Amino acid sequence: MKKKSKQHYAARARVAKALAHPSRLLMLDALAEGDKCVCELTELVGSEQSTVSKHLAVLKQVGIVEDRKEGVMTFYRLKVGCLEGFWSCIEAVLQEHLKEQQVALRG
Amino acid sequence: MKKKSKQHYAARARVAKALAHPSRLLMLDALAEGDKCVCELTELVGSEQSTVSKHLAVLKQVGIVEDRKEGVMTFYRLKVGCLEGFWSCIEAVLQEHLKEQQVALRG
DNA sequence: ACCCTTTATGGCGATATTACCATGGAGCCA
DNA sequence: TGGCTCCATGGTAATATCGCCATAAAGGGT
Repeated sequence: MKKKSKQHYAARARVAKALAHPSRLLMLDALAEGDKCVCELTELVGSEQSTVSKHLAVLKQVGIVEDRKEGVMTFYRLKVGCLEGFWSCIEAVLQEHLKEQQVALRG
Repeated sequence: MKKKSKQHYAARARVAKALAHPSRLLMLDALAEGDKCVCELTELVGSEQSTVSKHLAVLKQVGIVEDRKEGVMTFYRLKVGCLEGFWSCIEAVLQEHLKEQQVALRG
């Protein structure tokens, strides 16, 4: 196990923080199926367009998505293909936690 | 691709948020090598003991770690084995972002 | 030129996060 | 009992996040 610098953990945390919002996770899941414009994502999320735009800026800033202008529209695209590993880890945590809570209820 | 509920994304986000702090990531990395008491983790992180204790409570609440009392000490233990997938995803994002920035500098 | 649509950004208030300090409980030992 | 260590919790101030509104820029059509 290599020792990592505090800065490395800070960098990791910045990425994790960008992922730590329900609307952003929802949009990432949608983007996994293909590129989407801001208007589509806005309808999907159900918040104000400005809010969605800011969420996308957060994802873009850490390099998870990239944008592409086409006329008046902006399309966003997933830039990393690793999110499946991320999901499965999160899901494993949720599963484990759920199991534990059920045991607690029975006990 | 299954459709997931907003609540599901909220649950995912809670887990991601628990992971989104440098000190917590550092501690998780240390815990991957074996159980550690709060005092060890406090020295590792370099913050106040109370701060570390609260970070551990955050990780415990979402089910990533569990604690075990031994006399006067409390040992924390990783409860999920999936963090490698999480790391590798984060690292992939960082790599991609770094590469892009280098291109921007050369351009 | 004018209007409509699509995005991005600034501002603001509400809420959440974070780190420190102080405190208190609990185990251990003399 | 008294003192020590280890740990958790409440309080508080600084900072960050979030969602909405208002606004502005820019493309496309008439």
